[in-house]
Amino acid sequence: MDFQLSFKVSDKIYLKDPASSTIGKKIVEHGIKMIYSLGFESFTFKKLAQEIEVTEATVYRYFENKHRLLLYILNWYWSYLEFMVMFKVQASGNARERLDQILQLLTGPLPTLSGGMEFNQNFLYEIAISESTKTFLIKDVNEINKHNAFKPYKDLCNSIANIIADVDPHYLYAHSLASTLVETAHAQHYFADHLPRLTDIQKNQKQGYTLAFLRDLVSKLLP
Amino acid sequence: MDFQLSFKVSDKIYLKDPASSTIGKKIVEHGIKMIYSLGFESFTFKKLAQEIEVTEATVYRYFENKHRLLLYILNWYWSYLEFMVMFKVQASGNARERLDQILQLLTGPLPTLSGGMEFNQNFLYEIAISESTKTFLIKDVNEINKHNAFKPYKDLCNSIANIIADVDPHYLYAHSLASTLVETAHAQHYFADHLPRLTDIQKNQKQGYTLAFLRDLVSKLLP
DNA sequence: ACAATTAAGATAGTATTACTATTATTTTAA
DNA sequence: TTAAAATAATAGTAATACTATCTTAATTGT
Repeated sequence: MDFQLSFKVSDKIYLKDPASSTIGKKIVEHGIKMIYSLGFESFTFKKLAQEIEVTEATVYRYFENKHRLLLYILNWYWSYLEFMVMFKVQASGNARERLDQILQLLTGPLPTLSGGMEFNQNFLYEIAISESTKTFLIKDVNEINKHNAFKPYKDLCNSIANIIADVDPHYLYAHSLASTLVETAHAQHYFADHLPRLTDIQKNQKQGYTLAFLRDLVSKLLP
Repeated sequence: MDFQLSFKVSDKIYLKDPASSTIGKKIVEHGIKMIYSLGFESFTFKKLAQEIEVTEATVYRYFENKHRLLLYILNWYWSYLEFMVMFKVQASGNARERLDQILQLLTGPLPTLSGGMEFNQNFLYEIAISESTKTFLIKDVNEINKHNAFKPYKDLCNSIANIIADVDPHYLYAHSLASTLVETAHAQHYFADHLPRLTDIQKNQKQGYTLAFLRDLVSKLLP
C-alpha cells in the first residue's frame, strides 16, 4: 500500500498552496528544518531561499511572511495529531484507555506513519514545543482567528474534550482541560530540558516524566 | 507611611540599572505601556525613544535589546507576585486557604499596593499573559538562564510548590503543578479572551472562570 | 570650587530584515 | 503549439537593530 498523508489547511494562511508544487513542498520541508535549527526569531525567508536555491521573491509568493509559514506548519502538526488521536482512539477499548493513548501522543515522540511522511517528525514535535504558542500570542490574533487559522488546534482540543467527557460526563471543564493538557505537555517537556527547577525531575528520569505527571493529573481529575 | 516597593533583578539583564535614574525608570514604565499597546513584536526601541524623548542610543545604554527589557519587566512581575504570595500567605490560616489565595493572585487582576506602585498593574498583568513565555521560548535560553535571568520565576514557582507540599506532602509533582498553575492561569485567561472554543466558557461567565477551573483542579489533585 | 567622571545628546552610519516591483525566461497545461 | 503561469534575475525601499564618535551637560569626589 502506497499513500501520502496530507491535510487541508485554511487557504487564507498561504498565498499559493505549497502542497501544489515541488518548490512549495521544499519551502515547508526546509522551513521546518530551519525553524527547528535556528529558532523562529532568527529564521528568515532570505536564509530559506538560499538553502533551497530559489529567489526570496519565490518564497514570498507562497507565504505573506514567516509567521504564516509557522502557522501552516503548526496547522499541519495539529491536524496530524488529531488524525493520530482518531486513529488510536478507534483502536482502543474504553474511554480511559483512549485518554491514556492521547497523553502518550501529546508527550511525544510523534509516531511516524509507514508509507513515508513528508516532514521530519522530530523537528515538527520540537517546533510544536518551542514555537507553537507564538502562532497565537500576537496582537492580531482576533483578525487571524477569523480566517479559521486555528481550526485544527480547536478541532484537536475538541476531540480530546469529547474523550474527556466520555470518561467523566459530569466534569465541567473538558475543553479547558484538553487545551491545558496540550499546552502543559509542551511546557513541561520544555522545562525539563531547559529550566528543570520548574519541574520535579530527577537525574536520569527525564524519559517519561511529563507523561507520568499528566497521567497522575488526569487520574485524579477524572476519577 | 511612605514607601516604594522595588526588587533586585539580576544585573546581567541590564547594561545600566534602570532603577538608578529618571530616564531608566521612564524606559521601563513606558516600555510596559508600549509593549502592552503594540505587542512585543511591533514594539521597538526607536518608538520607545521617541515617546520618552531621548535618543535611541540612550535606550541602548540601559538594555542590550528589547528582549532584555521584556525579561526585566517580567522579572519585576514575578518578583512582585512572589512578594504578594508571601504577603497573603502569612496572613492566611491553613495551607489550603493559602493555596486558594495564590490561585486568586494568579488569575488576576494584580492587587495594587497603597503607597504607589511604579508601574501600571493592569498593563503588567496583560503583558504577563501575552508575552511572558517569549522570555524563555528562545534559542539561547540556556545561555540566558546561566545568568540567573529566570530566578524570580523559579523562586515564585518554588514558593507555590512549598505551599502545595504543605497541603499534601505526598504529592509527587509540586513544582510541575506550580509552574502548570502559573502557565495555565495565563493561557486560559488568554483563550477566554481570544479563542474561547479552547475553554468551556459561557456567555457572561468570563469573570472568575479561570479561577473556578483552577480551584476545581487543585481540589481534586490535592484532596 | 574645581577637576574628573559619567550620562546624555546629536549625529552618522552599517548590516540585516522584510518586504515590493519589474522584466525576462522557463515550465506546464489546454 | 500556443497561452498562461511560475520562476529567475535583478533592483530597490523602508524599517529594524544595532554601533560609533564626538560634544555637551550634569554629578561627584576631594
